[in-house]
Amino acid sequence: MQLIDFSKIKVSCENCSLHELCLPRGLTAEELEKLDRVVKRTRPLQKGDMLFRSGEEFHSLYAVRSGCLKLYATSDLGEEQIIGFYLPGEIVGLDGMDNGRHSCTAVALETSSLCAFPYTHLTDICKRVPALNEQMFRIMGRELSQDNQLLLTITKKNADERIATFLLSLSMRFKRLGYSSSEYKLSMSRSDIGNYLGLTIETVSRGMSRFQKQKLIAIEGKFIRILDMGALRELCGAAAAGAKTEDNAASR
Amino acid sequence: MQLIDFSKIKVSCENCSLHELCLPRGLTAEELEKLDRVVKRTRPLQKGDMLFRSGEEFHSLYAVRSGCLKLYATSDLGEEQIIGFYLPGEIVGLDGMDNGRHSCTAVALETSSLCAFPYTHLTDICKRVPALNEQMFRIMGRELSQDNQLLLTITKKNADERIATFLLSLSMRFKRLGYSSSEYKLSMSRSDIGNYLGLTIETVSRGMSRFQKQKLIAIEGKFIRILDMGALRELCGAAAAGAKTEDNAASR
DNA sequence: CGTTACGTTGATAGGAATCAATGAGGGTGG
DNA sequence: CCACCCTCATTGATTCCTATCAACGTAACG
Repeated sequence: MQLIDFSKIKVSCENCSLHELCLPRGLTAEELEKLDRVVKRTRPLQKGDMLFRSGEEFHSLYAVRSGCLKLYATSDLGEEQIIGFYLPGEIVGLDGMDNGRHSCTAVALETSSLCAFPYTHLTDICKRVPALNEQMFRIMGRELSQDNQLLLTITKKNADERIATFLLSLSMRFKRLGYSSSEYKLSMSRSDIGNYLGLTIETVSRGMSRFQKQKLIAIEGKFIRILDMGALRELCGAAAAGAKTEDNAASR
Repeated sequence: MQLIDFSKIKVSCENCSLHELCLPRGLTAEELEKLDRVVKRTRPLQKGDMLFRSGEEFHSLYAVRSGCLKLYATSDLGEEQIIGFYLPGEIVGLDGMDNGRHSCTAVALETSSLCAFPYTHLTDICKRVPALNEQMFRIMGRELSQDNQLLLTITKKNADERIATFLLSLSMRFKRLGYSSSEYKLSMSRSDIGNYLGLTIETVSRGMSRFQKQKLIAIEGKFIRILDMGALRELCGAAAAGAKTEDNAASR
């Protein structure tokens, strides 16, 4: 028994506020309607709920409508590596497009609602709506670019720089969603942040404490207020800028 | 003036030996023909030549026919991060699908020949050939999975494990191509390997020397012979397996 | 045969992991 | 409603891995 029958809630892509950030971006009203016909809006996930897990059959892509999810890969040894965090308007599930099985696990970090796009239906529409197909390509391309960005961050930056980069990146994403860019709630734990950035929880905690001491940010548990955006931004790539100015093509 | 007019060389996807590893995988003869009509086979790249560079307009995907390329992203500070190495049958250029510009630079590590698939033509065909479209999705999905794998390797493994993982991964890829899996030539420098794995050149060199001392591999400059595949494989994930057996969900 | 890029090896130092202890919520059940 | 537990987070002390600095060896090339 459920108190709310979500199947009856009438939400269409067309009148969704995320419209221009999400999968339907750039589609005409007519094309949108086709997409709308296959979208499934399911019961919200509760914090900790899995959307899908590694190894499961891939059948849908999901657009986040509200909330936040983390996506992680699991190594042979059972270690987890968080690949990304997904905010409203972003698409989760691409990790299954390789071979028909999810290679990652997606977990809700807070109560989250999603739109499911069954893959077979989606590819069907793609055949008839080139704009959607290209949008799919773009979304996958963006995912790749983000992965590359993360790789750069992890291999080239030290702990503080990684943390600053992370905080700023979240800030920009919230801004894009119309929220405050200087004040937000971290829905992930310190441990998740560390895992994502290739650091331990202690290092993340120390880094954030240091930022607070330097009056770059204010921390209240999960709430972050950015006090000095400029300084934080400078920190993101400050290592080489400060120390070495410009040494050409150092191996790492 | 060129000694060989490559435009006259008649090679089709259909009779290409990489057929089943490459873009055309799974297409019917008829579909292949459509694809074949848009493929451009260009003059081979020489070692050091750039196929495209970051910021350039994206217009084609490329299949490697022979040789090897490296793909790297560049940070704001000019640091390079190698994203991947591309062997015959693999597709380079997906980094441009995000926003119409390449976010990475591709450089030949040795003389390499390529097939170019102009993007607009490719998407044209995709509209009419669903199998190709899905193949495109799969290829992008695979690229994503590989990125995730690399991330796991870099954040969760120590230097020796990363190097062992790299050597084995190459071994498997060569095997898939029909070459020896126990003996091959590294077309990339130690510095490239280090960059790719998030290590310095010295650490790579030391690791490989150690492997040689332990009789896991034999090194002759760029030539690698794998002497103890089993031990090497064990090394790939040995850290946790040896030391901690199974500690559940350590943050990193 | 000198020049240059690449690779190896050694010594040292530094940054982040690890170990350890304590503190702060947040939910549960008595 | 409070005491308890459990997870999450903070902070300190120590260790260890790998970067860095440095010197030398080697191969490729004109």
